[in-house]
Order: sequence, then structure tokens, then C-alpha cells
Amino acid sequence: MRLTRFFLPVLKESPADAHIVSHRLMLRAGMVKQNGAGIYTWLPLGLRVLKKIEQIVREEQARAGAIELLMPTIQSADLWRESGRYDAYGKEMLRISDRHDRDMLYGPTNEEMVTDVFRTYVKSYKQLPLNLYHIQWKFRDEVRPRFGVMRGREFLMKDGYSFDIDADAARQSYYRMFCAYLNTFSRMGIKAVPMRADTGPIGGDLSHEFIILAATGESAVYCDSDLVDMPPPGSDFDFWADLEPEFNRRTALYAATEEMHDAERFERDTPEARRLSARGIEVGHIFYFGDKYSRPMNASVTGPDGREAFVEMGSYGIGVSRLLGAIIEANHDDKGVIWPTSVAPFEAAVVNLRHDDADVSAACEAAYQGLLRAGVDVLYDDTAERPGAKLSTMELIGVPYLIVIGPKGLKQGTVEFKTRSGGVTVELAPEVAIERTIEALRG
RNA sequence: CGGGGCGUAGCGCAGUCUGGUAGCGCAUCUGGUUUGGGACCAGAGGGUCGCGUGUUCGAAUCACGCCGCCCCGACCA
Repeated sequence: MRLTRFFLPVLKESPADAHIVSHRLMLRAGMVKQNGAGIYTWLPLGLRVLKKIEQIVREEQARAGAIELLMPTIQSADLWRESGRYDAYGKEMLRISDRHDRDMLYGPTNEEMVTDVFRTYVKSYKQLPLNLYHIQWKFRDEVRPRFGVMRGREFLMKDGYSFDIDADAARQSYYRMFCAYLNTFSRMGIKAVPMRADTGPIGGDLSHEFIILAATGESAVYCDSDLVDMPPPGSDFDFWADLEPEFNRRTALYAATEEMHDAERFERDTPEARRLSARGIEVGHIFYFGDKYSRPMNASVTGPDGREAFVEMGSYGIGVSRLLGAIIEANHDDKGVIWPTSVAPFEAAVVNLRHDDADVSAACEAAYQGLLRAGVDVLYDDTAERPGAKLSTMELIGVPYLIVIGPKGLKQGTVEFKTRSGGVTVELAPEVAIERTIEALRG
């Protein structure tokens, strides 16, 4: 992408309303524009990150056997009356009516709707286990939206729903998602710690929140520090083995959110040196809730014994749009964002320090084309800005790898290779810098 | 939903107390000089002062009402 052909409205000054670092950087980097309390337009740069996060979620869901569909944002109140939640869900739910005065709502979640899909088509245990998910916009009319996209009213969420013949199978489905989530967040370059959580209005008796530790986190969390650096299951993990031992191993150490915190147990189970109390951002939440929806909504299948049974369900959420903010909270410095390469809006950039110098421009063009040919998602800054402004912008938007080309270096036959995460700034021959970039990305 | 604050050019702000017809920095546009860390000079454009009602000869400024946004607390992916 040539910067002269892109839309990147960066701000030199911080909008006054942005108080936390991720919100400020997202506005300054031209990723989002606020349209109202908790409602945002996703500008091209922010949308790129959003799409990359979505893609990682899709790949990891697929690996764990979940199937993508897409349900609507607007739902009929009828389904919610069936489950009893139309009245139970408070003012958080945006209720609207259509021209015929029918009660509708903008979905805050999709248990009812997916249960309706399920009961329409699935009649036999042979079609189980089944896990259906979608990545769709939700609306929750929060009393007080804040923290930019981390606590918006409109937000993009991956929500998945598992269906199983009995409780044992349902727990295996829960464990599969538990492991899939660890892999998912790990690929995004963040350390998410699963913590025992309150089940809230969704209900159920088994629930974990996936928490990123960050100073600006919304809630207090307590865990064994050994959990933070526990490696994820990994890409060759067998999701179809019995996952109970794996789950038990990963939940043996203490980890709880504020609501579930038991100070006595924490002190008893965790050596003092490993007792970590911190702030956390919730980026995922999984629940097992049995037949809470299948029973009132009459979603049942015939089992091997010929008897009908209500299907056992669980639900699994990932705050996709919230992750943008959370990742930035965990990856930034005073100059801007430091994207993990897996979610960076651009993996690398070529910076032309003298756009009106033929030799410099030719070298930039060669580097740009070279990276494109290698399949690198590369931004080429071919604008007439001054060097300082260009470099500051690249740091602000957090491009992981830069090839900086100017007349001085070029006369010596070198260009500059810089990494955003710090450390590396070296003078290299142009071809070497290109190779080095590709190697860093594709390793 | 309780408490507090703010709304003036795209962004950041001054002007409001003490009423006299709107200003600064950045950004934008034109011309020129510049160009390895957010350039300089000269010129230019851009404002229903959140909305409404009222007071007044006169309202960004005073009064009342409304709307919007932010912050702190109680609640949530």
C-alpha cells in the first residue's frame, strides 16, 4: 500500500476526551473515530487490525472444530420471551420496534437465536458435538461507556455455542474452547490468564474469564504468577483427546477475578513470592450452562438409547474489538503502538526520506516491490512529508519493521533497518534489509 | 443511575466572572526557500460560539429549559 493512496488521518495532538493510552493512540493513529458514546467508526488502519484479529480467531476456532455462521444483529423479541430473558435482561438491551410495532432488539448476545437454529435442524446425537460461532456486532446499552473501544456500546464479538448430548461431552467441548482460547490469544502476542469467573446473567456453573494483565485494567485480579508464563497448548495440540487432565493442569494454580476472589485460599494455595495481584482486562469469557436455554426453548436430540434429551450447551465469547485496546494497553511506549506482528496493520514499511530524489525513490520502489513479492503486508511512505514526521508517524502506528531509505545512506550503499519493538537499528545493503525483514516476519 | 465537569474553526485551547458583534497554536490552501527525527518566510480560506426560549439598545458572555460528551462511583464481552 502506498501511503499517498491510503487514508491515514493521524493526529499530532491528543483529543481531550481520550484519557487512557490505548484510546488516545487509536485516535491519534487514525484507527477509529468516535461517533457517540461508545460508538465508533473503524477507519482503514483500525479495520486492518480488526480483520487480522478476526482471522486469527477463525483459524483457531477451526482448529478446535467450531463452525462459522452469521446470525443477524436485529432479533425478534419472541425468542427472548421463550427463554425468559426478554424481561430478565435489563435496560442494557436496546429494544426497538419495527413499522408494524413488533418488538425487536439489537442483539447483546445470541444464545436464543443459535438455539433456534439448532432445534430447527439437529435432531440426533449423531450430529453432535456441534460448535457454532459467529463474529458479529453486538450492542449493549452500557450505563457508562468508557475506555474507547474497550468498553463501547457497539462492539464486535466472536460468540460461539456448543451443543452436546450430555454433561460429560459438554465439559469436553468447554475444555476444547478453553485450550483454543489460550492458543488464540497467544498468537496475538498477549498473555491471557484464565481465571475462575462469575457466571453473571448468562448463568451456569462453570466459567472462566481470560484476562490480560495491564495497569489500566478494569478489575482487580489475583493469580499465581507461574500461570502468566505458562505456554499455550500449541498448534499441534490434539483437541480430540480427553482434555480433562490438560484442563485440570492449567486450572490447578490459583487465579480468580475480584468477584470470585477468596483471599484465604489464595494465601493457603500460593507461596507469597508468586502471589500476583494486578489489574486485568477481560478479553474472553467462556461458560458451561447445561440446559438453561435448551429446556425452555425445547432444543432436544434423540440419544443412542432412543430417548430424547435436552441438549447441553456452553457459550464462548471473545471481545474482538476490545482486543484492539487491550493489545495496545499491553504493547506501547511513549511514541505510540508497538504491534505484535501477527495483528499489525502493516507488517513492514518502506520509508522514503527524499521522495524527489530519483535514486532514493528507485531504491524504495525496489524494496517495496521486493517485499510485496514476498507476500509481506507492506506500507510504502512515498509522501512529501519531512523525515521526522514520517518516522514519528511510523512509530505512532506501530509498524513492526521499517526500511528507511535516504540519500546519505544510499551513497554508502546502505539503508536503515529498524525494529519497532526496540533494539535493532542497523545499516544494511538494500537487498539484505529486504531479506532481513522477510526473515523476521516469516522466520 | 447518583456526584462532578465540559461544549467557541478539523484538533488543542483563550475569551464568559465584569454584555459591545470572536481570537491563538497546530492542521488546511497558494507561492517561495527547505529536506536523515514532527521546517521557515509571505499570503489566504475556514465559526449557526451545542440547541431553544427569555432578559437587554446589544448575548459566546446573564437566566431558564433541553441535547451531547467526558470524569469518579455502583454494573458488563
